[in-house]
Amino acid sequence: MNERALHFLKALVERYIRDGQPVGSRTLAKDTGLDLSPATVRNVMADLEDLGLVVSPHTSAGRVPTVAGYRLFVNSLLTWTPPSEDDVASLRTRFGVKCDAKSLIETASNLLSGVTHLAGVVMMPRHEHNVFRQIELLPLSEKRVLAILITSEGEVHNRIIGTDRYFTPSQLEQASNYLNQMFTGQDIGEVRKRLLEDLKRAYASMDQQMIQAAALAQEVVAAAEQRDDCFIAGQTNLMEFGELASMERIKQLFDAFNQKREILHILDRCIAAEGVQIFIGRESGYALLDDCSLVTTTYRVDDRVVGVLGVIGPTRMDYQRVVPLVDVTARLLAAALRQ
Amino acid sequence: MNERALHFLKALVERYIRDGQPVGSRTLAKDTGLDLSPATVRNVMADLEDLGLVVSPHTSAGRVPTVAGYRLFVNSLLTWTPPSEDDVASLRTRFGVKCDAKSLIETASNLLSGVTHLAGVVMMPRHEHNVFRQIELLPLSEKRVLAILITSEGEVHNRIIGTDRYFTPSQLEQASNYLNQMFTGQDIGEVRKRLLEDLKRAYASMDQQMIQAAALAQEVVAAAEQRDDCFIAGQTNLMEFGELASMERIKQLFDAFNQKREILHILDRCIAAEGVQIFIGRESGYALLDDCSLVTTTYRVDDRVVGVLGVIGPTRMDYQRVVPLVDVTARLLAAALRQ
DNA sequence: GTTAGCACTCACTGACGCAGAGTGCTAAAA
DNA sequence: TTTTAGCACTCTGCGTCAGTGAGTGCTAAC
Repeated sequence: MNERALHFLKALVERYIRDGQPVGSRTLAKDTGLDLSPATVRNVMADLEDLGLVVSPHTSAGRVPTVAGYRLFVNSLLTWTPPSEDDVASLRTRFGVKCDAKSLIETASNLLSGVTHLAGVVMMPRHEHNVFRQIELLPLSEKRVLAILITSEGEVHNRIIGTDRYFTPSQLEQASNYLNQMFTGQDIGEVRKRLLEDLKRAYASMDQQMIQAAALAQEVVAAAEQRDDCFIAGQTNLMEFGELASMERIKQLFDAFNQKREILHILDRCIAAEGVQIFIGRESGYALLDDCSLVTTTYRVDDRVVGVLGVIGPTRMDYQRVVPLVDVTARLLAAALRQ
Repeated sequence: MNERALHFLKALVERYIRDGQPVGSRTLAKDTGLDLSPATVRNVMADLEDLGLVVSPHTSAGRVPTVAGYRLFVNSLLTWTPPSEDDVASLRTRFGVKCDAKSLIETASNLLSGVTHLAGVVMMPRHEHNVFRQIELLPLSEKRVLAILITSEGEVHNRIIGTDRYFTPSQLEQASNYLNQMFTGQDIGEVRKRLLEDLKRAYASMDQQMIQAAALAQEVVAAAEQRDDCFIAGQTNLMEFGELASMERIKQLFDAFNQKREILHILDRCIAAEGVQIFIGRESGYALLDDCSLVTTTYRVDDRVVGVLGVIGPTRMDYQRVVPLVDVTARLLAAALRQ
């Protein structure tokens, strides 16, 4: 594999990323600045096509990179440069305000989509040690109780729970005191397990009071434990790209975004990997994202990976710019969460 | 204005709603069952066109209803029938689970979009008397405090607030005790006003402790007061309608949905009106919704209007079916909130 | 008031041709 | 051996053109 051929491939991919049109031999000959004739370029192109790095959509069109072409481009042909000072500065200021995890996640995905003009997606942080801090049970009406659970990370979960019987305020206070005494400082997962055991024991001993208290706590703890959620922003940016622009295609994509399930599944697979990951076209393994690329990276708090964030865009995205931006956003989000 | 002409108009609108194609005299002649020739129908059509109730897109096309045509159809030509038992039953069961206002709102908008195949939108309930019930201030880290406010409606608001100085847990407890004593049972709006006054007075007397406590409370109370929010579901349904199907058009619409501001503004205007409101085409006054219709109604808790809900779809929507569904959804939501 | 007849208009479709872009191949030049 | 010029060829895209079908408006007869 020729040095020059690689140079041509690089020029071709860059050109195609720029204007989205198949690139012909004449254009490419000018682009590279090597002062070669179009005919020569054609020969090289034919080689690249044999190698499966480019294709032409039809006989008399220019060439377009294949997935393998993009892959080679991204792996070996690109030198990553840090994002522009301006971009970093504007990101940094927007992360300035201290607030809760949820808002930070939302900010991050908005920033990602804003700065890349793609769709930004951020997973909620998953704290390995999510610690029970305090529970509060409040009477709301005849048969409804408001349960509030506060974890050590400052997350607040609340649920309204319908009950079979009426609880007096003092009964609820007693119950919450009991729960707080028992569980404060323990891992949420642990708490859930122990609550289930308690519930079993209480059933056995027919301790109505206990049953109810444990059942109430159970519900809100369950809510706190399943923290699988993500934010997606800037979906509409994807409508601007001609290659995705069939209405049907976009609808499927948006429906998937709304469901979130598939997206979460994909992100989940990235959490194990180190550093920035790039899935080009069908590499992601999801038919939905066939002509999309996904750039993700993990973010960490206290040196532990807690989540994934990234962007979704057409395969024809400006990797050179996008990848460093995703990387730096992850760092900034991590810093903001660490506070 | 002829009785028969109205009959024709009705048939025409119904037909157009069904297949979205301009309706010709031949088709209409068959549709009405009056056994008249196409020529006669043409005469009537010409009259309707003079009255501005229908137009033909071009010389040799059939007729399409104008906004005025739809308006007449909706106001005088339609008899509202209750929604099908099946629809109501499926709605009712989905509202069955008791939970907090936010989830109910979300459910409602999902149901609306699901059952009508349009975009569903629901405003958060606005309680006129949103009463301060309890505040909790918890230390989170060096200079961050978690503030939790619970209102009488069982809504929980929490914010993480960055502070200039360190607070000991007991200081925070003292502050929250003070705030609870002062404000429990009072209207949130009132509380906010009084907090501002307190803050002023505290500044005058240089009471640092007070200043900080009031400032903390202030933030979370502010968050609780501005309850302007809404849920929009099923946006992608709108992509299925040919008449809105230019990508650019849809993008604008979706961007507006994401912004929410304009949508909230429109819904706000509906809150004063009684019963179901229908805005056809440009009647809404928003260029964005030019070829969309908006069907809204208010929902009430304890005989007080607290919010608005409805659907957004193309002008060519099945009003006969949609309007009763919006109506019944509002009732069901109200019932679910009342529990 | 209703209808038949007729001329007319307009969108849509498919055929045709043509220009433009780009290719592959071959043979000559470097 | 590599590069280039030349040439035939193949597509797409665009505009033109005629034919068809759907539908209209008008007029005159029923």
